[in-house]
Amino acid sequence: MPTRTAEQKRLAEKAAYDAYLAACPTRKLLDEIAGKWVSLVLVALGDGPMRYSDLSRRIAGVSQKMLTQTLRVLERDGLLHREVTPSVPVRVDYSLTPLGESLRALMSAFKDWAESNFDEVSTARADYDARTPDLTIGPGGAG
Amino acid sequence: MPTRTAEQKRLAEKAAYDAYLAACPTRKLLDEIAGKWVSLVLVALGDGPMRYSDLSRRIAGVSQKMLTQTLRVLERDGLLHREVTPSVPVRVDYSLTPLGESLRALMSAFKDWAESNFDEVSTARADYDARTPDLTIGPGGAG
DNA sequence: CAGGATCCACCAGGATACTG
DNA sequence: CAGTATCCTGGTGGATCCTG
Repeated sequence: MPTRTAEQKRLAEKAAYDAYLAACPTRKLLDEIAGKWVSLVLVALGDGPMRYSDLSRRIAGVSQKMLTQTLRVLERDGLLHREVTPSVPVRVDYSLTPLGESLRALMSAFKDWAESNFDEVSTARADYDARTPDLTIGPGGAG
Repeated sequence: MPTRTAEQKRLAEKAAYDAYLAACPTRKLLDEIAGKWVSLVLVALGDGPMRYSDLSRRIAGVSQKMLTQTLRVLERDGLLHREVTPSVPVRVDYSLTPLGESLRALMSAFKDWAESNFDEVSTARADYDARTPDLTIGPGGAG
């Protein structure tokens, strides 16, 4: 089956590309900060060290799982420091490392771009939506 | 039930936070570029205009759905321009708009950071993994 | 050639309950 | 207080078929 082989070849190429993506530092960073909470933790910690519960309140709608997971990942990547104080009720403080601070700074540049070009994008969207027929608008009945 | 009310209050706060996130330009941009293919399309188009099939080959492991979807979103946001040539086999060329180019430049800064700090992150990870007991290592069994 | 429509797998993310 | 463990859902990303 030559056609089958061609399919296999395509899949192999894809797998190779996927591996390439997985190895790409930029992609890894992208995947990392893509999480809903990463940026929030970063900026929150930008104000200085915070305890777990402080972060939890500051960030509001975050579950323990997500907050903990986010903190773990960032800690593992050396972006933030975790300091445990073995008090009676255990106390844990989180703070940005220089590396984490540099990422936070990068996010600022990012934020700056987003805010600067926000209405340009909005305008483009409105324009695009105006040009598009009536997709997704569906005025008609129950169907 | 006061406790129930407290729960409701928490959820309300969370919803508000979620709305805040949805409205945040930075988050929108983040969600936008977080996709696996956005950055690739951007850099590919950085070399100049390309046809749909060119992009498809260049990016390799991308499905039509994902490529089309990515292109649509970027077009809608005014990041790239779509030009249709009503030939016999329809020809469609994509190119970066100035806005798209600026985003691509931003991604470069991003990439620069990632590559510059890649081994620092790697080191941190290795160090972290070395400190962690034997979670996920699971020596036993066929797993 | 370029893309629409559809069905499906996977996993990020979240709710909940429990622990030290 | 600061997590851990588990179950569940929704949306993203993908395979496949079909069209103009």
